[in-house]
Amino acid sequence: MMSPRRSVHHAQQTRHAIVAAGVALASVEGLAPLSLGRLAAVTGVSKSGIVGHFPSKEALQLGVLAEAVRIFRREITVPAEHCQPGLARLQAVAENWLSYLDRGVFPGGCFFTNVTAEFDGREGPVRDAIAGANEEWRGYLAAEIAVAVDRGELDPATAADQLIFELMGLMLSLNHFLQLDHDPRAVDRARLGLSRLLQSCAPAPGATANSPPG
Amino acid sequence: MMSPRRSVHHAQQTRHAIVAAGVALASVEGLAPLSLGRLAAVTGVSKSGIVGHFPSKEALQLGVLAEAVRIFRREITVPAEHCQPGLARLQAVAENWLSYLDRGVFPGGCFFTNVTAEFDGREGPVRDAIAGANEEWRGYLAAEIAVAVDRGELDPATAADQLIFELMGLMLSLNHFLQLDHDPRAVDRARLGLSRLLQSCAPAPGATANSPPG
DNA sequence: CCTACCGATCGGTAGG
DNA sequence: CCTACCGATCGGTAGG
Repeated sequence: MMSPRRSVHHAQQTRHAIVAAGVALASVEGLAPLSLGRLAAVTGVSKSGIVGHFPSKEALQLGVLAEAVRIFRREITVPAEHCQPGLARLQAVAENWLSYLDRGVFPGGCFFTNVTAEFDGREGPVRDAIAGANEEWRGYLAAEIAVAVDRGELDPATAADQLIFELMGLMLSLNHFLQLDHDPRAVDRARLGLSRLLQSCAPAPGATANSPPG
Repeated sequence: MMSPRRSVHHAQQTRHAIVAAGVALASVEGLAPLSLGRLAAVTGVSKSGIVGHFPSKEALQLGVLAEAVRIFRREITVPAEHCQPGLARLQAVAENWLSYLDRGVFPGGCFFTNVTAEFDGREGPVRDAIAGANEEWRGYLAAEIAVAVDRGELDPATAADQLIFELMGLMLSLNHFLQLDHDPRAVDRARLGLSRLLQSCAPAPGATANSPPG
């Protein structure tokens, strides 16, 4: 007897084709101008086929955003999991981030930079989901900074909010210059800024790590 | 006899009302979703009244962008003209920039950050005009940095491209955090980063200015 | 500057 | 998942 497995799998494939096309379109043009019609044309699915997976445009935008989050994690944080938590992992995610922008993982540059600029002046669930993705990312950085301080790899006086603010600035600037000028020297400028920034938070010479005695 | 002055003046007022409304709308939602119909509704002018001033949507976008450039100059560079060229003027434009974002001169944050993110992956005259506005701004910063180096206010080894990259990063980050969190502490973080950045380019103690002998 | 209109596309629904 | 269709809005034109 026929199991429904094949058609379920096929539906999942269709759904993934839709969000993948949506991510590519939205990274270049934004989440707002995403349209059912264009996505239907690009994927070969009918408009009502799209609606079958995403009952509203808003649901589609949220689905596309969730896929972008998956890709970001796959490119940035997952490959850094094998690193020691703290400074080493912080440096790894920073380098992964440079590489992610340099390689053009999303055709329009950093997906989150683009949609944050697009939606930060609006209201609603899409704006909230974008803000949540940003908060998750800052929380990740804050946690690794805290570990690095605790391990004595960063100065105990390190102001995490300030460090995150400046880290974000380097990454936003890299995305800005790469997308506008396509000048690969921007990657080296971001790397240099990053290196100086972390150096400025280095522990005072002779300071000892906050590790258990023994 | 009736001169045409009055109607010409009225037409200029109408034109200004259109671009002013366009700047407000575009700073929040972007230049792409600007529509003749909504602008007509907001200004009370008919759609064909809009078309009379801007024969195409593209012309409207370019007109709105030009008005935003005027406002940016009025807020940032013009008030710094009374400062000594070089480091003093650089610090003045930086402070004006902080204030411009802090005061929310454009309702959606930095107009240029928003439309650059929106159009940097597209092609055409609007993208080119946005890139030109960015180039003009960088050129302004580069010129003041060069003067500051020449006057001995910044270290002769200062890498202007690197300094501009990091300055832009602080401003992009400020816009990002202000728009996303509405947290005024971001302004202090940008100011602190700015101060450290310029300090890192300070001339070595005892170095003399490159001024003519006498 | 206006009204009236054009074909195209929008998000979404009906019915199957 | 499909075709066919809905009212609304898009950029732009005709005619005055």
